[in-house]
Amino acid sequence: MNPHPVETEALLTPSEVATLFRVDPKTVTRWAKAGKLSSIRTLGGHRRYRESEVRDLLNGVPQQRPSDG
Amino acid sequence: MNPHPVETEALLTPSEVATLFRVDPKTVTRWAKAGKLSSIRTLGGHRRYRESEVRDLLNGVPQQRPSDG
DNA sequence: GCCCAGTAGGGTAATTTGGGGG
DNA sequence: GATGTCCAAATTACCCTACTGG
Repeated sequence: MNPHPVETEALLTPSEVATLFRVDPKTVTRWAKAGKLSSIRTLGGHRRYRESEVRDLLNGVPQQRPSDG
Repeated sequence: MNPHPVETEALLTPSEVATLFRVDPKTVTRWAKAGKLSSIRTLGGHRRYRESEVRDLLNGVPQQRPSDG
């Protein structure tokens, strides 16, 4: 069909991430502001999170910190 | 090179843009109406979006507004 | 012209944001 | 220090019907 399929990276909403971690959505927001979790912003300012990153976090995969290499 | 280069810009449908941002297609329509995202109209009134612009937006690239130069 | 998934447009719930206090 | 809750405002999601795209 489409000769140039759009690269799509799965994203999660704040409430979805919160449900996975069993915390309040506000807590997820704090993680994002603290740089513990990278986030993508909608044009309206709402945050979206990378599913792959969340999965890694849930699985205890150590994250790459800027000055911890 | 090409003597008559045709300005061909890759376009995305509302649902494709919505998938990339993990939002509802109607939300993308609101962004277009709010001027946050430039849109091209089909002759029937449906909107199409520039893939390059959407990519930049996803990457957090600040956009150049017409009267902001 | 028919089909039908996608889109437009309008209206109303639900979610998210940001700040502040516990 | 980290988290949960309350508040108001903003943004987004879901409902519908009619029309477009291929």
